[in-house]
Amino acid sequence: MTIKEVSEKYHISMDTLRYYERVGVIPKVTRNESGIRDFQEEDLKWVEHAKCMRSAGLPVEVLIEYVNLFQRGDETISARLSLLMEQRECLMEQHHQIKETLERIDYKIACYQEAVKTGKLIWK
Amino acid sequence: MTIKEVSEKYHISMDTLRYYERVGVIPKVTRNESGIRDFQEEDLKWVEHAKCMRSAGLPVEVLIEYVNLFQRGDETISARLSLLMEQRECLMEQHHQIKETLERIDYKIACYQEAVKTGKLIWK
DNA sequence: ATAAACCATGGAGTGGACTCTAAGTCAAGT
DNA sequence: ACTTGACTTAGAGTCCACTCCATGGTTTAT
Repeated sequence: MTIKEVSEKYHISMDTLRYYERVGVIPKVTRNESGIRDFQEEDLKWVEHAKCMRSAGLPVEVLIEYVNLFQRGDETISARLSLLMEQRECLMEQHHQIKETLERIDYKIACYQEAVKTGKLIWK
Repeated sequence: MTIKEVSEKYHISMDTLRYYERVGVIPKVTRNESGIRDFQEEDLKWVEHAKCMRSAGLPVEVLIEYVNLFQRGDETISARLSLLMEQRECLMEQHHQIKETLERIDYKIACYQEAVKTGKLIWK
């Protein structure tokens, strides 16, 4: 699969894909004889991984660390585990924070909808 | 309340508080005769608002827009309503995305825990 | 009354995550 | 043979959200 096809499939720009490979967010991508990227199943799995993690806000640096550990093989399993558990904590906190903000926004929306209907704005 | 006290109360740096006022994430803060900020109840409400919204990831620009609308008074109520509804959509999407990522991470954690116990890593 | 601590401003600097540009390589079509 | 278009790299540029800095005013304690 060419970089263009991958870009279209995952809605990630070609520049970003190259950037991810360059800094190590994904491992080195398979190339053909002339040095052009030809993404294999395995490479796509990593793209998907990167996309998922980044869209939840995990820092690029953390993904790089994960890939590094992964490439060092089985001796890093417990390190990978603790990295994941750490990130899990952050995400749960973030998840909770968004929920709180949603509640706040929902309350405001209710007030404004009431105001639009009755012309009276109650509480800010 | 001085800027330092506000900073400590909300865990927002004094620089960030000044920045928020400067760009309009919060309205102009009450000052004493010599021009020094003296946060009132109302000002604190805005700080809290800014903190909550920012920690969920709403862009600074959106908060500025909201404050602008707010200061233009009741004629902007429906504009504020639609701004909030738009942001609500984004947050719900983000909330969902994080949930998905958490599930993915939880699965990996389970695999790695199994690997640590049994020495066998199943699936990636 | 003078030092120490706190506050102010405008503007420059930083870090993260891309995003763009220039210059070059390569394969396919006419 | 030559143009076209997709690919390559290294490196510069951009955007966002702070964060730091220099310089100077104000308040408080001794």
